[in-house]
Amino acid sequence: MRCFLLFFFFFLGSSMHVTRPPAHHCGTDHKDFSDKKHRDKDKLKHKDGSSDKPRDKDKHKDKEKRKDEKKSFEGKIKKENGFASPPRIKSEPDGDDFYHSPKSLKRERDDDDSDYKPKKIKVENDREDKKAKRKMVDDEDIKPKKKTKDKKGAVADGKKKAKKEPEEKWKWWEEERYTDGVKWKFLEHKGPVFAPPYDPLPSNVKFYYDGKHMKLSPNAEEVATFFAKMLDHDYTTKDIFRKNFFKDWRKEMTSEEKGKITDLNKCNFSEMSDYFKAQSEARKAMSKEEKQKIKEENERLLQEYGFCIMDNHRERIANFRIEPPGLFRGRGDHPKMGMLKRRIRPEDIIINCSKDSKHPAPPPGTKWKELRHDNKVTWLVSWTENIQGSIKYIMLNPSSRIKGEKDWQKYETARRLKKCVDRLRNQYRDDWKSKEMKIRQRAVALYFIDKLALRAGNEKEEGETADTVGCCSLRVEHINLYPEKDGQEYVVEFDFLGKDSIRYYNKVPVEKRVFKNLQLFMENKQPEDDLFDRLNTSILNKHLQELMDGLTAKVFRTYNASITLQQQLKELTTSDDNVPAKILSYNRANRAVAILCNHQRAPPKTFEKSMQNLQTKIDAKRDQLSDAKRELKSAKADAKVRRDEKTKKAVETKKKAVQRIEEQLMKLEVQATDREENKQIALGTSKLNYLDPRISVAWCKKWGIPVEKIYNKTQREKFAWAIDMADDDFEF
DNA sequence: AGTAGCACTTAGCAGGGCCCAG
DNA sequence: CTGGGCCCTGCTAAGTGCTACT
Repeated sequence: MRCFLLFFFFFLGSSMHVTRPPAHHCGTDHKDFSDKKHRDKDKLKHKDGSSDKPRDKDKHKDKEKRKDEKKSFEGKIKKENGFASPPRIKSEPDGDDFYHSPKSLKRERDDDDSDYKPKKIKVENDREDKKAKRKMVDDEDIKPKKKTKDKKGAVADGKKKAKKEPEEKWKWWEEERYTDGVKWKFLEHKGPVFAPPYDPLPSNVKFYYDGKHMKLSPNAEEVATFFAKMLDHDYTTKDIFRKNFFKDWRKEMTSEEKGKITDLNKCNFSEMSDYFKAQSEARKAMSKEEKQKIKEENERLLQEYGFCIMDNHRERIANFRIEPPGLFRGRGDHPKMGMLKRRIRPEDIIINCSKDSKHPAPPPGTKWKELRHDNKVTWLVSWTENIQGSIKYIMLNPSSRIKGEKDWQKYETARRLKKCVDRLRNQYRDDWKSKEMKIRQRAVALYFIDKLALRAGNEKEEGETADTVGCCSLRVEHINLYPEKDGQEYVVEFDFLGKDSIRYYNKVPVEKRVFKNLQLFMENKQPEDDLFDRLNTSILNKHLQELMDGLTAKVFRTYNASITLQQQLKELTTSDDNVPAKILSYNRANRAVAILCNHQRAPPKTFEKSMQNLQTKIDAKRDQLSDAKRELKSAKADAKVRRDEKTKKAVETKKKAVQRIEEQLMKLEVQATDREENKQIALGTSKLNYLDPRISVAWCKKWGIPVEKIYNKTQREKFAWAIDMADDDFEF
């Protein structure tokens, strides 16, 4: 199984396995998705055990028409984030966040909170509570919390004190956890920060329709500016985007405007666009002082709204700003691209906090949609977004206890899988032979999830999102079978769009039984039929749950990612390598995981250039080295002849110089290799989400590498628990 | 078993700040 | 001291998985 990963690894640098579709490749050669076939949602009933064959050739799905010519994958399209208006500083201290003016305490809270007493906030960690450091040994799962009572170290009038930076970080991982779904006992926060209100365009910035100037109503104008800001992007040329935008825009127009503006092609937004470009230039050109002022204002906002108090500790909130309105841009071929993402008002907001906390006040003259006190959830604020109707949340930062505990637990589950994975693998291999179709499909799907680290693949509502799949939702058209290819037997070729419409392309030799099963699953099916027609994630996860407590499909990804890192580190680290070389080894191990998990990125726009620059540097260094070597040689010769102290010393100096330059050269070369190999691979995602940080910490400790070389500040905050608890002998 | 809703994790990208070489 | 490029951070979309209900 694992040799497969090595196979992956050896391809690094030369030919990538997993290729990325052309990044921007829209418009012209892109077929549109207008004609749909009919798809019958009903799955045929199958009597368990009655037959091995799926008999659903008649199953037709109405789905988006796919390319008939080889798949032409629409790559990821650059996302536009730039809706946010420039940070503005108002002269009045309370100006910009009028929404949060502390006056108007129109709170709708219970009377009994009027005598609210600030909770004691723990500011620093007491030494005395250094109860037996809770080391995670193999199976030991995190113990539930009995009682949270924090009697020690609390500072009177914690409210004030809590604003100060704690001198010592709180080690929540040395405390007991809550049981049965309670997430916190006390929660207080200031609510969200709303997007700044729309700032109308100056009158000299004009909009033209059909060549004629037209003054737009504020609402229509605002939506027009969203479009104008995106004009440089390819997707404003896409039909679906334009169609969706225009439809939503018209909803914002006055009836008079609606009557006039009937064709988007006759709209001229260029003055608006130029205006925003100029604004952005002006922002860049601001003086130091102005920039400083903005920075300070942001800091003030952060201090006020960016933290909450949860169970006596001041914790950082991840996203305390409400998403500003703008045009929705999904990823890949999203049917809703271009739709208007509406502005969120206080009336849309649900606040979650403790009953006995000081409730956040809605902006003057407004009300929250709801104020609730649910300590079985972790979010502080939520609202329903208008594009998909899904709920958005404000939650805590990854450095918080509540996120950290969960993260830790995730890796403990993966470590438990490690202990029974052999059993499980034998089980699914057996199941390949089952007489029940459903079981065979389940077993083959599980094999893919395990071997290839595929995602589970939940069903998605058609037409609501881009057409992407995971393991359980693979369709016949996503794989090709080759009894023999490139000298290997039983090769399966995968080619599909996964999460975020990232293409997964891979050719994998599989076991004969798997191959035969796949042929069976594909018999009498149309390309657009489900490969695993008797399977979904719910069935799969139910099965996994029976095999191991807490086991779900995604645990395999975590497990395989982490175990791969550990193995690769073991294999690649050479003890007499210097620090940069060791770090290269780490990055390569990390990269093996990123490839396994198919974590891709668009090659940086400046890649070629910066690579060239680096090469120039390397060449220069090489010249410098040969010069230095020549000098050393002549110094040696000189010393041989003269045999005096002075020349001897000169030789030593030259030697040192050569050494230093060699080291520098090597460092540059390592850098070049690393960067080249990393061209279209993103290491961050696996590092942040799949790799047990204790593996990395242990590796750092073992080889004397400072953790700072592996984790930046944010990452160190997120992984504080691991940095604190992992010793050099940690085994995943 | 299927489905909808909810909560929470995982994902890539853009923009800006910061750092370092020249 | 300055300009270019790299890295970090914020942003928010897009997944997974659980639960309640039918």
